[in-house]
Amino acid sequence: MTVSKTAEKSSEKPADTAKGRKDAAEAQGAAEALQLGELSEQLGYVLKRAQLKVFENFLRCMASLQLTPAQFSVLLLVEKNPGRNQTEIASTLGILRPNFVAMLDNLESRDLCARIRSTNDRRSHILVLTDKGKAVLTRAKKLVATKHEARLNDLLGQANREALIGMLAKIANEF
Amino acid sequence: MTVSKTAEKSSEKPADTAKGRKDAAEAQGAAEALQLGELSEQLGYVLKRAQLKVFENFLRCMASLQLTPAQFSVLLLVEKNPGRNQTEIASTLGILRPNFVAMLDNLESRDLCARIRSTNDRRSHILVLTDKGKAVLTRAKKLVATKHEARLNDLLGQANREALIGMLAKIANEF
DNA sequence: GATATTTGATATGGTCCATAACAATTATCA
DNA sequence: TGATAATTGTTATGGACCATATCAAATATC
Repeated sequence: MTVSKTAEKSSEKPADTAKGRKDAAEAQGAAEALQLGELSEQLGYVLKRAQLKVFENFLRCMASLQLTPAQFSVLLLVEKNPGRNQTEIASTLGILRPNFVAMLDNLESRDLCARIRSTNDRRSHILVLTDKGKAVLTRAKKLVATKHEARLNDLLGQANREALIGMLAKIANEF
Repeated sequence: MTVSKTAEKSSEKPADTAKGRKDAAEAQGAAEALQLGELSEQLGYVLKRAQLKVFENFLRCMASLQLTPAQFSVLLLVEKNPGRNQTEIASTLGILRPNFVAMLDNLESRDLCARIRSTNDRRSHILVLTDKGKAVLTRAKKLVATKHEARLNDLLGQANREALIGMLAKIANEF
């Protein structure tokens, strides 16, 4: 599979509707499009490419809020599950605890969420959203809904969009 | 989003069908399942999780051949487009040329493909599969088809599988 | 109360992705 | 033609993300 974020720069060739274009182009060394072949039917390949495109678009939509997909998911989960500690939030997102520390440091330094020492278990840090964090998350949700997810409807239609999400969830859970 | 490869280790709790289980569990500190909430409807989140699962499965299926998704895609593309150079193969896979070097070093050291100095343009390295590379790719294709892609049919059915691939391709190309 | 476990944290290494720079070669074009 | 620009493969390097081992503090277990 192997798909990086660097999109091929659409080589910007002048439109050319003449026939026999291929041979002429080949003769003068112009770029010949490669055959993807079976690659375009490979689940992993097309899945990875789609994922990169979606993340790319997500980052553009959230540029004003400076939220990555990872950070957005943390804020969403903390909002939905107040009073949980770092281990719980991190593990349900598939983030390893050591790697979650720097991520929280970032969010906390931006005053989006806060760590609170639990009184029950003084080892734990309870996570909560700050007022600013709640406000930012609200704005983020709106941006995602109107600029990001809406694009899927434009592209696939409502019914297909739901079917797609359902199939991906099924793969994520049962594959 | 943020989903790592580390699956939550299915904490292996004994089955417990009693009612009022939640409160009891909470009282004694047993793990409470978190609410994913809107996260499970987020395109990027479910896409990333599905992609990780699929890659994970791919690696298991190809364990005997020691081929990563990236390496498999390179072999496929070289087979389908003989006589192309590194830049062409790398760019259509979205791999940056500097990062492609080590990848080719690996495949070449395992005698799966070879670099040949082009006679037309002595800067270029033409890429070809070795006999061993062709044999390995043939076996790899069979493994992917029977062990990997077949799983999708079992999970979604033929029609849904095709619809899924089509939608993902559309996202990859037009999103 | 001795031992084991959990929590947040640090250190560290691996992989992948991205940019700059370089020598060799080829293309451009004045 | 010859000077300059562009291309190809490559190296070096830094960043982001992922994974493991380890630690001190706090708690659980027996």
